[in-house]
Amino acid sequence: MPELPEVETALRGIAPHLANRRILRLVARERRLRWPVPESVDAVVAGQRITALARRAKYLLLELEHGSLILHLGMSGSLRVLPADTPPGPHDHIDLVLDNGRCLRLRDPRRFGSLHWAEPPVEAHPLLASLGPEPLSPAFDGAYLHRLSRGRRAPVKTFIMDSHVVVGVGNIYASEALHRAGIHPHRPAGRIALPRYQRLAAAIKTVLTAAIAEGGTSLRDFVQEDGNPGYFARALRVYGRTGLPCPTCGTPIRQQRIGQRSSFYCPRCQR
DNA sequence: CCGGACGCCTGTCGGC
DNA sequence: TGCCGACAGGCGTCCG
Repeated sequence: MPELPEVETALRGIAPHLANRRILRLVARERRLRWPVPESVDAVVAGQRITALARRAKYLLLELEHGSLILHLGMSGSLRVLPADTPPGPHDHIDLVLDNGRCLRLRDPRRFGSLHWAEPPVEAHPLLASLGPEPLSPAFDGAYLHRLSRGRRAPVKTFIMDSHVVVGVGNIYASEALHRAGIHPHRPAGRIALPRYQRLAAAIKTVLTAAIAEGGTSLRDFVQEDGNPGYFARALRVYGRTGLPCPTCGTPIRQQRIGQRSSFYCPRCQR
C-alpha cells in the first residue's frame, strides 16, 4: 500500500496525538507480521515516553526515551488513533495504549508490515543502515542518479524503485514520475543521459510533494489517521489507467510487467 | 556486484 | 450465482 507520501501522511496524522505521550502498554493480538514481533518488546516500551516521531524511507520511527520503535506498513497497513476501548476488527493486530485513554492501532490484512525494536542509534538498525538518500533531500538529484546508473542494465523503473538507490519511490509514483519525465520505464538505467536524469529527479520530487499535499493516494485500503482517504488518485496520469488516453497526447496508456510489477506508460510521450 | 524470480498473506475482482 | 485464477501500494532472500 503505502509509498512515501502515504507514510508521510500517516506520520503527520499520528504525530500530534503521540508526541510526548507515554506508552502504558503494547497489546499484540497477532505477532506474525512480516517478521514476528518479539514478546520482549512489550516490556521494553511499557512506561516509556514518546519523545519524537520521524520517517526514514517507508519506515515510521517512534523515538522513545531509550531506543526506538520502527514500524513498516507493508502493502496493506494503516494506522488509526482511537479510544483505547474501541473493539478491534479482525486485522487490527497491534495497539500502543497511550496515557490519555487512546491508542495507536495498526491494521494490516496482508501482514506484510512489521514492528521492530531498535537500540540507539536507530539509523544503525540493519533495516535502515544501507538505504539510499531521501528523494526530497538535496542529496538526491539528477547527477546522483546519472552517476549511480552507469553500467546498469536494469530497467530504469526497477532502478528508481531500488531502495539502495533512492527510498520511498514505489510502484505508483515510479510510473507517474517516468511519465512526467518522458522516459520509457523499460529503458536500461545506464543508457539515459544526464539531462533526462535531471528531469526524472525533478519529476520524482514534484510528484511526491504533490501527493503528500493531497494526503496520499487511496486505491483500496489506505486511509489517513482520521479514516479519510487521500486524494491523489484523481491526479494520477498513468497508474491504473490502461487503455485510457494519455493526459498529454491522448494515446492509450499501455500496461507492461517490469520486474514482476505492473507498469503503466504512454508509448508516445515516453521513449 | 548485478539482475531476476520467489515468497510472505488476505481480499477483491473479472472471466467463465 | 459460484468458483478460480490473477492481481494488489513492499521487500528480504536466494540463485545464477
